Amino acid sequence: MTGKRAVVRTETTAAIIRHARRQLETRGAANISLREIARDLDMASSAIYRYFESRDQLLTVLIIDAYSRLGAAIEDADTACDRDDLIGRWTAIALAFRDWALTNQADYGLVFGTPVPGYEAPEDTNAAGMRYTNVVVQLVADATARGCTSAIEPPKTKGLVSEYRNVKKAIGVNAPDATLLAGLSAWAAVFGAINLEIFGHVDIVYTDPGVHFAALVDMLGRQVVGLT
Amino acid sequence: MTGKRAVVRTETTAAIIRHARRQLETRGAANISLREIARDLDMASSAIYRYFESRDQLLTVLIIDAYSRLGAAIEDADTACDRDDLIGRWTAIALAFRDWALTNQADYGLVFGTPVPGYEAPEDTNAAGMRYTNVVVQLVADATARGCTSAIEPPKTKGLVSEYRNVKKAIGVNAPDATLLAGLSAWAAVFGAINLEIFGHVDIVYTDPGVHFAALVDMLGRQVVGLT
DNA sequence: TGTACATCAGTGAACGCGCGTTCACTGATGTAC
DNA sequence: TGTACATCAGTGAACGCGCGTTCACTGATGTAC
Repeated sequence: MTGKRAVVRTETTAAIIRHARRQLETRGAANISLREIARDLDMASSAIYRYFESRDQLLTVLIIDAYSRLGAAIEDADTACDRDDLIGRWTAIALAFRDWALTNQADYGLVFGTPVPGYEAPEDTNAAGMRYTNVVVQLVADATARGCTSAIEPPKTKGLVSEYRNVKKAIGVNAPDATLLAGLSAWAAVFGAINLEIFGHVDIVYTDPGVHFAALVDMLGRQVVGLT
Repeated sequence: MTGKRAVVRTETTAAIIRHARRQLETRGAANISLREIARDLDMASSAIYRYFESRDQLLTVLIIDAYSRLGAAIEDADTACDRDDLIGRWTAIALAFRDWALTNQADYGLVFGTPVPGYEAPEDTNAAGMRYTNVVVQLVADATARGCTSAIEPPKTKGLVSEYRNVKKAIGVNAPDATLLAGLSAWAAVFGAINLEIFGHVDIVYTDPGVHFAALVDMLGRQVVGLT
């Protein structure tokens, strides 16, 4: 067991994934070419099928891989902070998200961009996507437990109370509606800002998008979510 | 002039675009097929070249088309409101954006999703993209002129003052930094929330995403940007 | 330690398909006199 | 109003390319006795 054959197998599998990820940038997720990967690896195109049963399955592995690297990055950023330093954790998480997105643009596009037409993501990908989400959810839970309160007041939108009851059940956190709305807004803003930056919609506006982003994150954490 | 030939020409051009847009959904922007369009239109594939000089140029037209339909939708929403009803205008704009995105998912993906690899967007597309942006920018300008002030306070992030000076120059609006940061956050949150919804990242969380979205927009407008 | 057999990575040819783009051409529509 | 010519939409064949996937096969690595 873990003999020579197994070692080579993991190496080759990794090499295929590496080349596939490279192709994300040049060809796009919808056009990853098994034949080109095989060519780059100096093997027959049919040999790929000893490692992945189809192109779609390779895509699935790429997605799960991307999610779990993102998850690890966000977890690491969070774990490096003092548990009680809520604003520090929030900032670290948001900055780590942006960093990851900027240094892994192709992966970011794969998981957060336009869905690949014709590709049906299997269950496993959703599970992998929960990992980074859970870090944020946990932060909201900790903030609530430590008595942080948001200054914002949820509007009396029709059906909001029952909607948020469901949300709390879905994410498994029992926070006040104000905190929930504030947290969801803050996260949407962080995500939106990163998305706009990565996909090139703000090139003309910012000189250094990072400066604005840092201010945005700080403001959201302190003044919207009410972290300390 | 505007003879029979010209009429037929515009009709055929429109038909090509219509079929191309349909293909956005099924094939994705990167894989729009001129041959399939020609087949659907019962013409030789080479005939397409009497209307568009290349596949990329067709893509460009699609992008500009999408931007200008989005721009029109947002302008209409804004124009239907009393000029002094700032919160009403903000709400109308944000809801119109979401509506447009939901009913034109393929177009939304085309302009706001993963960039098409290998496609270099020409200048014209940027200009078309300014149309909806300008509506929001104008709202911020009006809010400033009418004395609306944001309750938030920009953090003392290094370089923020000079960065925002550039931003104000770029968008042509002279608003206080607080308003600018609040407005940019609010817009990022709206955009982020729509993006997450359209690309299917929140299916498990919300029962009715529209209820949360309405609350989000109202809260952002009143309590973050400080509109009245 | 050596032998017999099973496993499995990798091959190369083939199937059947699709694509964007060019080119010389036909024939109908439009224009100028 | 009619004729001669120019314009231009549309054709069909061709070029040169790429793709995912299957299949019968070889030969090296691993395993059981």
